Amino acid sequence: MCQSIVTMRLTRKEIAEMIRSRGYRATPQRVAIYEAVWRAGSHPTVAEIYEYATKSDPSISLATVYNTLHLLEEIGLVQELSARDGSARYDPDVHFHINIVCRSCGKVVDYEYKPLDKLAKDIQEVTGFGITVPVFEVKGLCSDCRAENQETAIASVREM
Amino acid sequence: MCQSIVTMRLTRKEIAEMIRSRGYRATPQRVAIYEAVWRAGSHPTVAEIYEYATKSDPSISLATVYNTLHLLEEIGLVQELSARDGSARYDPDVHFHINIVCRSCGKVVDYEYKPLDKLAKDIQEVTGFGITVPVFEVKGLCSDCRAENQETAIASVREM
DNA sequence: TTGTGTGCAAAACCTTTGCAAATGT
DNA sequence: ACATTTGCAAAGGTTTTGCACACAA
Repeated sequence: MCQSIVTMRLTRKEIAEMIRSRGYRATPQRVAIYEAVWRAGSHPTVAEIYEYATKSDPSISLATVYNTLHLLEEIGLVQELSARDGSARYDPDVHFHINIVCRSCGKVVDYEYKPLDKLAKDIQEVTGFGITVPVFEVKGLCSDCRAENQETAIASVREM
Repeated sequence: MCQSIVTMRLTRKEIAEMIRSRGYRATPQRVAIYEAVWRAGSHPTVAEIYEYATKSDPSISLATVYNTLHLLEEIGLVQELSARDGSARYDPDVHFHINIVCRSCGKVVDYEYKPLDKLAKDIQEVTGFGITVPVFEVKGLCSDCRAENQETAIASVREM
């Protein structure tokens, strides 16, 4: 089976080429930050990306991390997730999928849902919105946090 | 056809009762802020809610708006949207639907999608996430902003 | 060589917090 | 009456900005 280029990890050379082809300069910082989005854990926060990127080059500044993440989003290499708590999270997986975000601990898991292609097409027809961003998001409570909330609820009842 | 209680606008009395039934005090500020979420435009920002609420009671503070919005979300009367730009937006429509967010101008439109109920159930089975929050979100570009971007793109080409 | 990109520090912005005074029940 | 809630102002955290220097093309 064949994956689209945007769903697989790119080499440094490919990353650099992709950046140049859009008219931007392929600096080592930009390549390092793109790699950090892949490697700094699953759906890493800006802080995590910054921490990881500075491991390979301690001189990289936080401002450059922000600049570069915006650039990478602009050229379609990463996607900013929308959860509002704390620092932004980025997803280097830019094929159509659903991100399920725990509204208690912030954990994000991916969910495959085939009809997303057709849904995006229908949305465009009905609303005129072009779904340029292939990531859908839903908030919920992960099983860990649900267990915890259950305990808290019981504790509250006991207090009364 | 019958709407569920959470999809229709509640009276002041019903709002107050809902708040009290959850063990909280039904202050005039809370009622005014809930009304402001309905009336301050579609999917209003905190700033818009604050502005609208202070029209009916100029003494309401921004801190109270934040406190109250969190409370209203907690008891299921409103839903915080996730777009990260600027101040948070709130949706008083808490039945299952998709919010389509323009990533250029921030406009939000609602989209009905029947399979969301089953999708939420499937997600829970597969991932263990309880989808407590009935709002799904997708980012895209609204038709206005697409037209504008088109112009910008053409302008850029012309500049070269 | 030249204009783009970087790093630094300060500013801007949104949200939360602490506390005394006010108020709903 | 009394715990909860409010308003104010200050603090906190994240992101953006301005500018001199560095560097990719």
